[in-house]
Amino acid sequence: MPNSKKIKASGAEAVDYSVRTLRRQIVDGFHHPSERISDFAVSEALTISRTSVRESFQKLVTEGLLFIVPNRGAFVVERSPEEVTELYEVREALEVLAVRLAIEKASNEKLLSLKEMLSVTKTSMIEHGGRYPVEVDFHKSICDLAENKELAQNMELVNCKLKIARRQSGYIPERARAAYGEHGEILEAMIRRDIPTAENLIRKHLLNSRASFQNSIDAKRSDRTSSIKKSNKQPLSV
Amino acid sequence: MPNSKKIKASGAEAVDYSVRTLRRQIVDGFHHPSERISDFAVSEALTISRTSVRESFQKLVTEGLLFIVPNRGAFVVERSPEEVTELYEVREALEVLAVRLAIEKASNEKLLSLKEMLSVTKTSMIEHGGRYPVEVDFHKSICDLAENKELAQNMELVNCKLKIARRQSGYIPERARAAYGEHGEILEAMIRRDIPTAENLIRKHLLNSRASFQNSIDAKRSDRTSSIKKSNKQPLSV
DNA sequence: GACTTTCAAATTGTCAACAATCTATATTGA
DNA sequence: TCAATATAGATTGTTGACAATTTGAAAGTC
Repeated sequence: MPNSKKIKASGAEAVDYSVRTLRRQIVDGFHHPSERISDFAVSEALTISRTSVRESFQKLVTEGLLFIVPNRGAFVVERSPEEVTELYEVREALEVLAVRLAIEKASNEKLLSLKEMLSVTKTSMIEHGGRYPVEVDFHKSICDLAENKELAQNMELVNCKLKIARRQSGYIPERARAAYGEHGEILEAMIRRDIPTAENLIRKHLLNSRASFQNSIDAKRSDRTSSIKKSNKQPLSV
Repeated sequence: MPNSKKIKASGAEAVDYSVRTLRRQIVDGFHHPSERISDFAVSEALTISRTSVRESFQKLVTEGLLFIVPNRGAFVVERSPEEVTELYEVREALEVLAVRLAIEKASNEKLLSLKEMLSVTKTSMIEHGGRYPVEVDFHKSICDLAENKELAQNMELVNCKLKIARRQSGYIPERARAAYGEHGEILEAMIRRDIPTAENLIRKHLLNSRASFQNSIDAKRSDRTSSIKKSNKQPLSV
C-alpha cells in the first residue's frame, strides 16, 4: 500500500485523511473492484486507529465506492454493465443541467477563458503524444460555471463511480482527440448562448463517450484469455 | 429524545440503527437545522457506544444532513434559500429523467395500477379532510418505474434535503389538491407514451411546488414576530 | 462596570483491548 | 480418496478509557 503521506493528520483529521487516501487509491485502481479492504491493514499503513478507518469506510459506503458485508468486511464496489448504463443516464441529466445553468450564469469572460484553456490543453495534448491531460477537466469547469453546489456534489459522485468502472477500458487516443473537438463545439454553442444546441451537443458527446467505453470493454472481454495485464493508466472524463 | 426502539441491533447493525434513527429524527424535524447533536447523548439514548454513533455521523455528513466542526461536534445542516433553489434545479433534472425512463420501461399494467393507486389516494385524501397521505409518494413510484438505482439514490438524497428545508413551510391544502391534479395529468401523458408532454408537465409541476414552498416561506418570514410555534406536521413531496 | 485571565467541567478525537464471527487448515471417519 | 467435523488463527464489531480541545463561569485587573 503506497503511503504518499505518512504524516499523521492532527486534530479531527484522521478520518478525512483515511477517506482521501482510500478514495484516491480506489479511483486510481490500486484497489480493484470486489477486493476486500481490511480496516486493520489500512490502520497500520496510515498509522491511525481502526476506529478512524472504520469511520472512513462508512463515508465511502455512502459515496458508493465500498460496500460492507457484516462480519466479512468492506469490499470495493463492482459495477455491472447495466449499472454503468444507469450511471451514464444520470450523468447525462446532470451534465445537461450544468450546461444550461452555465450558459445562463457565466460571463463572456469566463467562457472565453475556458476556451483559451481548451486551446492550451490541445497544445499540451500534442506535446504529451496525444494524451489528454486529466488535470484540466472540461466537464468540471462547466459544472463550476453552473454555480450549483448540489449539482457539483452529485456530478462528483457519479463521475467518480464512472471513473472506477472506466478503468477496465484502456486509454483510447482517437477518442480523446474526438472528445477535444466535441468540447470545442459545445463551448462555441455556449458562447453563442444557444441552449438547445449546447444541450444536444453535450448529449451526443456523452453518447459517444459511452459508446467508446462500452466498445472498449467488449473488445477487452473478447481477448480476455490473453495474459496481458490491464493498463494502469489514468482513465479520462471525456 | 424519542426511542422508538430501545432494542439493541445485533451483529453489525448498531451503526445502521443509529443512521436510521437520526435520519428520521432530522427529517421529521425533531432536530432543527443548526442544532448540535452530541454523540454522547445519542449513544446513551440508543444504548450503543459512541463509536457507532460517530460512524453514523460520517454517513449522515455524506448524505448532506449533518456537518462536523472539528472539536465542536455535529450540527444539522441549515439551507439558505439559494441552496433550496439549487436543490430544486437538480431535482428537476432527475425527475424529468425519471419520467422519461418510466415511459420507456414501464408496462401498461404498471402505469394503470399507479393510476388506480392515485384514485385511491384521492378518496383517502377526501376522507382525511384534504390531507394528502405521504405514504403514497407519486414521485417515488415514478422513480421505481424508471428502474435505475443510481437515479433512485440521487433522488432520495435530494428529496430528503428538500423535505428538511420544507419543514419551515406549513401544510397547504390547496397546493396538495392542485398537486394531485397535476400528478394525474402527468400520468395520463405517460400512459399515452407522450414523452415531451410528460416532461413539460413534470417541469411545471415542480415549478408550482417550488413557488408554493417559497411563497409560504416568505409569508412565514413576514409574521416572524408572532410567537406562534411552527407547525409540527409532516411536509409533503408534491 | 467592563474587560481579560484562569481554571474546571464537559465534549470531542483517538486508541487499545475484549468479545463475536468468520476462514482456512487439520483431523477424523467411511 | 473424499466428505464432514473440529479447531486455531485471523478479522470484524463494540466497548470503555484516555488525551486534547472547547466552553462557560469565577476571579482578578483596570
